[in-house]
Amino acid sequence: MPSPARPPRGPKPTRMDADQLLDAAQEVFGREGLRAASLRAIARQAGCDPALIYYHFDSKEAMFTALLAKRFPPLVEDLRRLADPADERHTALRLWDVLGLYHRHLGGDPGLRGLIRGEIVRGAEGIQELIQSRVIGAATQVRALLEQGIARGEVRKDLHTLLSTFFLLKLQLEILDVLPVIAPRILGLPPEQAVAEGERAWLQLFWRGIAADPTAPLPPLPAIHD
Amino acid sequence: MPSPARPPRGPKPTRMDADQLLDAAQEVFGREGLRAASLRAIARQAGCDPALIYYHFDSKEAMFTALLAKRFPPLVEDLRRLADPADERHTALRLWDVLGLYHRHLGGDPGLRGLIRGEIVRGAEGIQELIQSRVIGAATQVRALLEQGIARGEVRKDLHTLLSTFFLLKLQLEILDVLPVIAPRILGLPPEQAVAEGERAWLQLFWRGIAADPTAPLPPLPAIHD
DNA sequence: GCTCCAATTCAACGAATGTTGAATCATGCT
DNA sequence: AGCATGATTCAACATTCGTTGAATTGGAGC
Repeated sequence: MPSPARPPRGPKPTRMDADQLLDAAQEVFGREGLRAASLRAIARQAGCDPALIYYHFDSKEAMFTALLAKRFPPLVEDLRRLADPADERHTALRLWDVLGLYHRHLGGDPGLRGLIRGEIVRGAEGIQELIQSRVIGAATQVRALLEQGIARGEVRKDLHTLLSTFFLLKLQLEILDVLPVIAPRILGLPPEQAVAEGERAWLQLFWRGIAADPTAPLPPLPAIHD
Repeated sequence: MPSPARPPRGPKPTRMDADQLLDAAQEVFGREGLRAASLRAIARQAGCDPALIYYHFDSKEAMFTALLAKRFPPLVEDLRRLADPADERHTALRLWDVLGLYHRHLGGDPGLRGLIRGEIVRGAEGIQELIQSRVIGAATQVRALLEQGIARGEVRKDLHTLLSTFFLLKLQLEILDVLPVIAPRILGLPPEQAVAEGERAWLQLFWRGIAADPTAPLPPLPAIHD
């Protein structure tokens, strides 16, 4: 008799490398958070068996750290370029580019930001330190940019650059994360437009708050292209 | 022979009402998040059996909504008092009081903020809408306060009051939530002091960003007492 | 064509979870 | 004193989770 059509056991025609698994993991981690995301859900997203994950990674935690190691360096590298002291443009424009960078790297749907959200505060022991060091590495570049602004006389001298960096980046993450969800309800806008408007309003407020001369007009901000 | 000392089955000498269970739930929800918090952990925190929770509540979700229903109205009521149009004080001072209110209601350890964090974006269907409506109720009061500031000529006329309210409150939540955790590492400060300094710096930046005359000095801000 | 290896799946384990039904006790009312 | 009722616990259920070991197979190299 014909055997009850079992799917084949061995390797599929389309191989699956670690990167594809990481993409699926990012999707699910971003949706559910590290703890709530199940390996079975990740496997379903990737279209494979949960056990395959253990062929490529040691554990769920190892998968998470591998994801960080894959996604953070490009962001930090781009930030480093933006913080190049040779860049003579207006500081406000450079900060606008920082927001755009975060938008492109973390704004995607659903993106890394859902992944670093929450874990930084509530994450397990090792994870927490890991993420913090990554985030701090990124923030350092932005802080340097602010200090260049002070040296150029465009930013007020008495600014607390560390806290201001925290403000700028944290709120940009909130804009990317929360605004698309609540925009239809409180703004009556489609998600993308709400994010664009929020980013503009935020940089305008922030710049006025830190500028050496807050009455000087802000240079025109180009659209954030992603 | 003596029966192997079993703890008694029936009611304990100290009765446990729903409120005590909610306090324990808030502690654990704040620490772990809605999904990761287990009823067994809540019961351990309260010092009772998990099954007792089902005597007082229908389910874990019902417990969560009961917690919201208990903790949000007092916050909104206090905000409503702050937004009283008869309050003639400087708008910056009133906004400072708003931050103080959030500090007192949500800053405690661990407090409600850990509870609304994350669920607003990633929460399950019903939960998400529930929290959003509660949060919007609170934000409406703050927005009214900003609009009074415009009417009094203290706040710039072209301000987007809805987005600005979002900025003010969301960043205050981040200050309460994240700063205590990362302060020892990046600021070299004890948590409480980092929060106090962060709140001051944030209101100064925010006010400068929204003031009709950003060069006018900010009135002195009293300490936030909790 | 044979062999070997890398990639994949299956089936199961132990632990933890939300939830329930029955059992037990303390207390207040009559 | 007796009884009903409300408060509490116990033990178990089905489900899901992370993880593992063995089994299976496609393809590369010879």
